[in-house]
Order: sequence, then C-alpha cells, then structure tokens
Amino acid sequence: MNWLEFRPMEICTEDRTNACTEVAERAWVQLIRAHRSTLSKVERALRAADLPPLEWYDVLLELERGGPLRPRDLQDRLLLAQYNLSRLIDRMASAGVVERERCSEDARCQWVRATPKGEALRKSMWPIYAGAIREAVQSKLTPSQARQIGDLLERLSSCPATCG
Amino acid sequence: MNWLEFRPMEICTEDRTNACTEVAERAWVQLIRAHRSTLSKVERALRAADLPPLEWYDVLLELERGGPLRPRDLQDRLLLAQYNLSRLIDRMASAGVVERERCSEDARCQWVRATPKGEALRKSMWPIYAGAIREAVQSKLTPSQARQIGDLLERLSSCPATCG
DNA sequence: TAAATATATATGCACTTGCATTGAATGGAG
DNA sequence: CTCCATTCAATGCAAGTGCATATATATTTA
Repeated sequence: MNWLEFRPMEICTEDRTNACTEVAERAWVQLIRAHRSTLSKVERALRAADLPPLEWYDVLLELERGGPLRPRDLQDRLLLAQYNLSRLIDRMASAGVVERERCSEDARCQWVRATPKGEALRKSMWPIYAGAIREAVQSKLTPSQARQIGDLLERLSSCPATCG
Repeated sequence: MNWLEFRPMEICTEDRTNACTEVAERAWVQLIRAHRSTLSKVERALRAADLPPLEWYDVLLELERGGPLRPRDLQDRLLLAQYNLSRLIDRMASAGVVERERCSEDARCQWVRATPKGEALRKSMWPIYAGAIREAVQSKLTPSQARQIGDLLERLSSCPATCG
C-alpha cells in the first residue's frame, strides 16, 4: 500500500480491557527500547574498531560450535531471514571468512564453514563485543538480574510448541 | 574498512574470567533473540494488514501524548537516529499524518504534530499492534513475569547518569 | 514414472539505514 | 559586534533489508 494515499476510515476503539495487556505492552515497549539502546552502542563500538557487524560474529560462532552448517540451520539458530542470511554469507564468503561447499546428499543444500581467517576475525571481534556487552548490560544489571532477564527473554523467543 | 581485505593479525584470547560476564552475555544474546523473534512478527502483522511500520505508531503516539514536539524530542524519546527520524518525518508528512511547523523562538527547530488523519491512522493500527503484542508477549509470559521483564529491561535503556 | 508439491537457496527491485557531511541558526567568549 | 563552537535538521551516497519471485532439487502423490 502506498501510504501517501492513506485515508482514515474506521476508527477502532482501543481495547485495553485488563491489566494483563498493560504489563505485556510495557514489556514490549521496554524490549524495543532496550534493544535500540544497547544494540546501537554495540554496533558502533564494532564499527569504531573497524570490525564488521554483529551478525558476522554470530555466524562465525555458530559455525565454530557446530561444524559446517547449512544456511537453513543458521537461519533457525540466528533467527535471520532466509534472503538476508543468503546475502550475509555472500559477503562473508567474499571476505574469505567462510566457505561454501556443495552438499553431496542433497544438491539443494550447501555446507558453510568458517575459515581460519574467519576464526581469527571472530576472536578479534570478541574483546570489542565483550566490552560493549559489559557496558550495555553488566553496568546496568546485577548478576542476579542479568540471569533473571536472560531466563525471561528466552521465553519470548521460544517457539509456541515448547512453551504453550 | 573493506572487509574483502581483512587479514587476521592479532589473536586475542577470550576473557570470560567470571560468571558475572557470562550471565550478562546470556542476557545479551537472549535480548537479541527475543527482539528478532517478536519484532519480525509484529512488523509482518502490520504489513499483512496494509499498515505502515511500527515507528509510525510510536511517533504518532508520542505526538498525541506530548502535543507538538521537535524532532529532537522525538529522537530522545524513541531512541531513533537523527537522520532516520528526519526521513521518517518526511515520509509521514508526505502521507499527511504529521505536519511540520516553523518554530518562532528558534529557527533551527520545528514543531511536528499529528494530523487528524494521523490520529486515525494510529488508532487503526492499534488492534493489529495489540494483537501482535499479545501473541508475542502475553502468550509467553505470565503478567507477573511481564511486569518483571519490563522493570529489568527499563534499566538497560536508562542513561548512565540515572542508574550508576 | 509423470506430475504436483515442498524445500533450499538466490536475486531483482524498491525502500530503509548508516555514515559523513552540509546548511542554517543560536549562544557565548573576547 | 564579530568570531567560533554548538545545536538542529537535511542529504548524497553506499550498503543492508524486505518482498516477491525465480531456480534448482527433492519428495510425495496419483
């Protein structure tokens, strides 16, 4: 839809019938805010250190942990969109930090693995990344609070099947 | 830096000396995951309903709450980058949902206000937005947990001055 | 086995974002 | 009052993102 053409039609009344919705709403707003606030700092720290964006770290870490993975696997683990991941791997392959390899069993698939250069890059990103996390999280929360928030946030990204 | 040219140099050892860092790290990872998981769903729901992105709602809500605001004010409240907000207001003004007005006291500034059309748009977005929040948050957390997570997340986006 | 359906990945295109910079106006120091 | 540093906002350009779709292969169905 072209938003230049928006015309108001139906005025829906707001439905905030119970407190349950209000706390959920507040949690939502704070999630957005916390994310905007912290992520931008971390990304800036990486850029300032002439390092690539966060996703590179995430991909490299998954690949080092899990041996070669298919893009599809990375997609699930990192919650990235298929087309974004495809191009992210393009860029990382161009930079020589990952390699694609044909998958013999299923020609639709491919194996992606980190190169030694990729592992070195990930390691060189870690101090900056860790520092930014310390700044963004550790300086604002006690260890107990951090543990708690980790637990609660995990529920938000869990799939419906497992958490009801 | 051009990442096509990256060459590994210094291999920094990872520094995870204490459990404090580990919980902070986990909180960080879960924050990213929760955000990716929930935001994409909400944005998709809005798109599917032929509605503009989330930021439009946020801007309109702030404007309705706080009377006309300067872009600078919105920037602080919504934690958006200056250049992004500038163009967001461009788009919203083109769509006729906000208006810019010259500020007489300070010619650098401007007042941005929601038009009736803008208010109608915000109201029409709310049911979709609320439904998506219910789906993303309310279905995964008890009210008590939602309240708790709201409190904890708020600390993450608070400025250093106020939270030490 | 042929056809239909499903899965894994890539890509054209329009739009959005980030960085760096610019332009304009204000406020303060000398 | 003039110069300079600061603040508010806009913009050119390169890069990233989302949608829709394309391409290729695998799996299921008839």
